[in-house]
Amino acid sequence: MALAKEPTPVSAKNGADQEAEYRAQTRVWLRLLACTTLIEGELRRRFREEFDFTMPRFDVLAQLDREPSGLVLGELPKRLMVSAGNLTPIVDRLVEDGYITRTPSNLDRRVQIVCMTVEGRKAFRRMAKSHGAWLAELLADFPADRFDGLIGELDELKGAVKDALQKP
Amino acid sequence: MALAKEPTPVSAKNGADQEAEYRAQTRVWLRLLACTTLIEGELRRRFREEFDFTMPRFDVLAQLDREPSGLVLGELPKRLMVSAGNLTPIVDRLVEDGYITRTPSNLDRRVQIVCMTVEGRKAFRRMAKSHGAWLAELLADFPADRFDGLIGELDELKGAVKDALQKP
DNA sequence: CCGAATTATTTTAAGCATAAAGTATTTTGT
DNA sequence: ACAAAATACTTTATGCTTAAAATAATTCGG
Repeated sequence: MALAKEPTPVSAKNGADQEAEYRAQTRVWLRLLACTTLIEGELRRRFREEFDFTMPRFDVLAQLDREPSGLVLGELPKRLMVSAGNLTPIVDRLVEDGYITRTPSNLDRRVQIVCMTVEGRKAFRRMAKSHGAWLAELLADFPADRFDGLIGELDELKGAVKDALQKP
Repeated sequence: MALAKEPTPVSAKNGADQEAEYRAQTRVWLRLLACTTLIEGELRRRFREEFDFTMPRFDVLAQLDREPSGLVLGELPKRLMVSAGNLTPIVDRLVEDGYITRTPSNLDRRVQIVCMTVEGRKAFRRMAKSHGAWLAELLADFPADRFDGLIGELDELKGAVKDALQKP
């Protein structure tokens, strides 16, 4: 098996190694998906039962909570990693329900500013508190001294995936 | 309603420690969600572009691929961690498109058996191959020697969450 | 054996998600 | 100045997702 001088990592691997790596990658993905699905499903269920609210709505409020003077509407799809069209009806309903306001900008009439209302802020804080407690409950059995390590791994994974998406 | 005697670990912690743990838990959750969203979005896009197919449909085929003699329909929602009602239209379309068959059981007329067709199996293998390659591409920048460690952490996390969900 | 509970599956209503096309509005190039 | 490109957002079509109610078949208890 003559090895190239400047082998790309993948092509340098023999069949068995690459097979093993494929399996490991698939396993990582399936575990990741399983953990997320499990936690997300439970959080969604509790949001619904306790507050008659949804996670996407909560996510919007969470973004606005950090912006006392509001946000340009177009920032939301970027930060939440969802499509713009998706957000329209969600924002519509949050406005209807009095959690946020949507006001057209005077400088550029295409742009709208969304901003949390006082009631919205109050409701958000109440829900955020429960959200934190639910998460603590769900993750209670995971050893606390390994959180930082896991966070580091996930950060690196996220960076690796983002890099891979950048390339083409 | 007297509960357990032993102090819960949480109540034993002082405020600052608990705050720190809350933050770490939230960070884990947000990273987990970000990684999954990133990968899932890209996989979905490619399934759509390359095969005009969706991940839920692929997931059904993946389950059936491992069952040469088919599966009781009711097994699918359990294995895929989705609701039964969700599966009905997905299975409907897979049958329509000739990937799988759905045949009522003779012993219990409530039950149906779903089974992949020859063409379904062929299509699945073609897509599964691409799926593996896409995953390899997306995860290529993550150091291969740390996959096993990450898999272990995620397995433990999944177990911890499952245990927490069992309790109530 | 027969009514009541259970089980398997489907239907319905509401909401989330995307891609692609559409509507304004502003900016840019000449 | 003005047509064309770009930007911000909405609309539409399609599909996934759940919870809850409905349907149908089986099992169970008396």
